[in-house]
Amino acid sequence: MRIGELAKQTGTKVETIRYYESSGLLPEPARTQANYRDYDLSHMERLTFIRRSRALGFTLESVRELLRLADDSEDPCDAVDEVASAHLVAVDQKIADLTALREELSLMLQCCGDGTVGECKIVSALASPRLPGDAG
Amino acid sequence: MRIGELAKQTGTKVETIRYYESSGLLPEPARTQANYRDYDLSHMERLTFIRRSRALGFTLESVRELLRLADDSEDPCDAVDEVASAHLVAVDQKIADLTALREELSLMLQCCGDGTVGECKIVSALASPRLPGDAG
DNA sequence: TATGCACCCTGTAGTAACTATAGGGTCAGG
DNA sequence: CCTGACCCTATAGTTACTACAGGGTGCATA
Repeated sequence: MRIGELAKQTGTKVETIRYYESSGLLPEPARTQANYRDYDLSHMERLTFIRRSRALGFTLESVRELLRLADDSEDPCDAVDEVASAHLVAVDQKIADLTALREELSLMLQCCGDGTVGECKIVSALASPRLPGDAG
Repeated sequence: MRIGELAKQTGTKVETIRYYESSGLLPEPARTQANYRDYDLSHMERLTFIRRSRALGFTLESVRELLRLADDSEDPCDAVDEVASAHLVAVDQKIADLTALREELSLMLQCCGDGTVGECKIVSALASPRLPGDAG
């Protein structure tokens, strides 16, 4: 299978596939006589794993580790569980941060009347280190 | 005020302040005889505005626009409101995306027993393009 | 006077995870 | 023979900083 075909099958850009190869995430495939990359099923499975992990927010560094762990199929899967659990914690933290930020933003927007920039509460809220009335 | 002092006052790194200047967000300050940057109150206010906006998740490009809009204090503040509202929508979207991702991740983790990597449901979930039992 | 130290300067390169471009080669159809 | 779709490598761009390298300034101290 050529790179364009693999790209279509997995919903990945051609350049991204080459990038994964250069980063050591995807093994170098065989080459045709024309020096085209020639992929097989194992490449497709590995790329699917990578894309799925990325879609779930794992960094490439974590994907690299997950792949390494997944390669030893007789090892206990504690380590896999640990990587994924740590990621869940990080995602929860990010959601919490964004939610707090969202509240501040929303409060700020509610204060905007239909006046001029000079009177605008958004502008003055941004100009002060903390939102007026904000604890902490 | 020298750059180190401004950095301390606003909780910004010295390099970041210079970066904002080179990006055109912060006007070039006067220089002392020793060629040190010499800041006044207006710089501190502008930097505070930038940092507050960044903390609320605005991109530097948006900050640039907000600053431009805020500079004409007699204009109506509709445009400011629009930039901030658009950002709120984007933040809401990001929270929704992360929350969906969090659910998938959590489901996946619940399936992990204490077996080997070969049997691990996390590994097989990552290897399939969609989570088994996932709609869509 | 020398020297050490904290501070400042410019300019450049590194980070994450791609994406885009330049400049070229391969191959099937018309 | 030519066009167009595909492939190749190598390099630079993106965001918002951060971290050097290599050097200058200015004050206090030995």
